[in-house]
Amino acid sequence: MPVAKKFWLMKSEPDAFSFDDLMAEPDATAHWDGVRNYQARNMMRDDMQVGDKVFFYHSRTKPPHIAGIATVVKAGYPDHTALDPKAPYFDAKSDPENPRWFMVDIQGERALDPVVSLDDLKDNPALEEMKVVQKGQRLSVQPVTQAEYDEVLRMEERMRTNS
DNA sequence: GCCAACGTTGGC
DNA sequence: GCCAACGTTGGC
Repeated sequence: MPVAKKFWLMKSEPDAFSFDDLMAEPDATAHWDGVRNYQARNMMRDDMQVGDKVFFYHSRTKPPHIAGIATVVKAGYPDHTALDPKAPYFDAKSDPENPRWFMVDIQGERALDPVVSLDDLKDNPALEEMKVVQKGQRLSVQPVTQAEYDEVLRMEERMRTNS
């Protein structure tokens, strides 16, 4: 029996890698390398599965917002950039025989229209439990519930039809 | 650019 | 194994 689809939010600084970058070529995929946090690592290694849906979130921008939707196309596998001394996220403690860091591959699905800003999320009482609106929540990979996922898409729909 | 919040490191 | 120091994240 297939594992139930799950939902995630992944943060990127658009100056480094934006949703537009992901969508620049049709059907292009990206590997989500460079995550060096154990909680995020564990989710990518253990919990994310092909077919899971991902909110692509732009952080450190004005305003921060969910830019689009992506799909996981490859489940967790070792992040080779941790093993490359010339790579910016090289980690001397990661070992090819026992890799410390993992990544997943995602493919862009569609941009949100309009994007849903962090303020929009905070203004919605239905989303007060959502991780990304919690103060001090820095995890770059976060689980999202199906209810939260559906609610964000309803917000997008409302904002589009009201404009 | 500031700085609060948080995760990691390493001396003890 | 505690915890101060340090580095990073990310909203503001």
